[in-house]
Amino acid sequence: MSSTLPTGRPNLKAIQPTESSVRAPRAVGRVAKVGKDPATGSTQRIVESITAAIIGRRLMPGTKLSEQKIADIFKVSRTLVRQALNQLSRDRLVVLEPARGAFIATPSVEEARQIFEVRQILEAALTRRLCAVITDAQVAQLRRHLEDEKAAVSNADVSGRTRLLADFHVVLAQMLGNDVLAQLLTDLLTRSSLIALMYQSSHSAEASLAEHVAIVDAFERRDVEAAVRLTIEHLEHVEQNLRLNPHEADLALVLNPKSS
Amino acid sequence: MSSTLPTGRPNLKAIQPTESSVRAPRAVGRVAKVGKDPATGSTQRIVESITAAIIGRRLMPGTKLSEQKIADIFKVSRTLVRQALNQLSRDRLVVLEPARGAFIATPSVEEARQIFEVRQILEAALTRRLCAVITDAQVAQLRRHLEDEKAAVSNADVSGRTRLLADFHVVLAQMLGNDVLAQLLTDLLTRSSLIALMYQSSHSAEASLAEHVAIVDAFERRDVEAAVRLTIEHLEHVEQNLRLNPHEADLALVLNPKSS
DNA sequence: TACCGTAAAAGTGTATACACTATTGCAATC
DNA sequence: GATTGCAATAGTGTATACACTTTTACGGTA
Repeated sequence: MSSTLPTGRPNLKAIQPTESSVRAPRAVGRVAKVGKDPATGSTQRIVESITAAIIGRRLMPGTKLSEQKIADIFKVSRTLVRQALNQLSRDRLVVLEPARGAFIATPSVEEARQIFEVRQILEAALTRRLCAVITDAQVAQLRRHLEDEKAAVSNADVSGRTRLLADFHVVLAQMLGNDVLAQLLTDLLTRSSLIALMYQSSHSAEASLAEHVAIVDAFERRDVEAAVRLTIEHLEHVEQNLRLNPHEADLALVLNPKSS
Repeated sequence: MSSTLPTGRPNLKAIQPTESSVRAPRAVGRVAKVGKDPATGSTQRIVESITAAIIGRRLMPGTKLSEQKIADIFKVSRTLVRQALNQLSRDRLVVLEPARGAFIATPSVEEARQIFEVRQILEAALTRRLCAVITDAQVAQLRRHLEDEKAAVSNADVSGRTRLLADFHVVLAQMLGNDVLAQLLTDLLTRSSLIALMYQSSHSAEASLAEHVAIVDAFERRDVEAAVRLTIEHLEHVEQNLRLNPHEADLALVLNPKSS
């Protein structure tokens, strides 16, 4: 049953409220709560659940996100769902078609190319600058992060693996102390995850992890040129392993919604 | 009356609906229109008006944006205003304080530094890549853009001048054919405009124009190193002329809302 | 049977209603 | 006279109601 999803629309149950968030059923008699705790947090919770569902491969590109269905799942009104969808639209994870609804974005090959070009620009410069100022403690922190990645790669935890592999790049930005850059990279990495999902990346998690290790090694040696070169190559590998099968992925996605 | 607005708050009339947008009063008897023309365009119109008001220096940092007042001005419900404010919040032009309202952002010196660091990374790489592939036609297009800039600088048109000077950088990104990069730069430039406003940039429009001309000259000679160097220096000049008077600007802004 | 037009159903777009929070003004107290 | 507590007001947060558009389903016609 759940494996028969491929053709038709995957059911939206994939975005169940995040584990811990079901906490308070809270007799929704009429007007629920205006909790103080999650400051405007309901919307954020929805955004994060959907984002997690996308990078966790539980929601496929092209899937329609019906406002009422999502509202029912999260037990909120359409108002908050619309806020969440608008936010996701700004992040380019969903596209809003006027009077038709919201759909998980289906990034084009060209868009993928552009995103990786920008990532290469940003991350190469980031590596170059960070390598000049990185501390031993930060290198140790990176080592610890690599351990987490290794653990996640060992497990079959797709969602956590994807997140940790992406986080590696964000951590670098944070070490440089540039939050603007970190935020930009976070957005680009989320979009990259969607792209990897769409074009069925053949770049194994193991390979990414190994390349991350090599980059940290270069950081430890303070070998700027090597670090930059490895960073660029890493991104090129990821991108190349995407484009190896563009038609195949395209077909699957184009046929998906219409196959019934 | 309107001038007695207690503290120093500029009245919100500064964001009058954009000139042409008043077109259809359309008997707002009860339910207005669900126009097909401006696909979800009311929200966008509000966003653009407020953005224009900010970079046009008609709205100062720290100003409170009351939902109802804006709704009255644009003759729409708070629903659309909230959408617009959420969008502006994502662009970092306004900050939303829970249960308190929306305010024009007041970027910190540190945030300004980070933004210019990212701009330098992006624009240096952009210049380097574009210089390698730019066509004569594109150089001519840049020349034409410089003419527009010159015209705007001659006039005292603050809003148009700011926009055109910023557009120069976006045009470069578009010439590279990377929309993702262009969009990123657009956001950063809008934030830069707010920063320039806040820290009362002493960098004259004439100086920026002259530096733009020098950059285009380098493009025409296909002199990559000069183009990159001039781009970096241009950004450094803009940033340095911001920081020359941080205390002065700080004071004016801190005292402004509290001065009563 | 295939096609087109039309009517019902579903879903989005905007406005409004209501609950709750923060602020303001005033009065009572120290 | 300054300060604290409380009531009234203004304003935000969420839900709901309603208008309009798109889609779907059905029946008539060639």
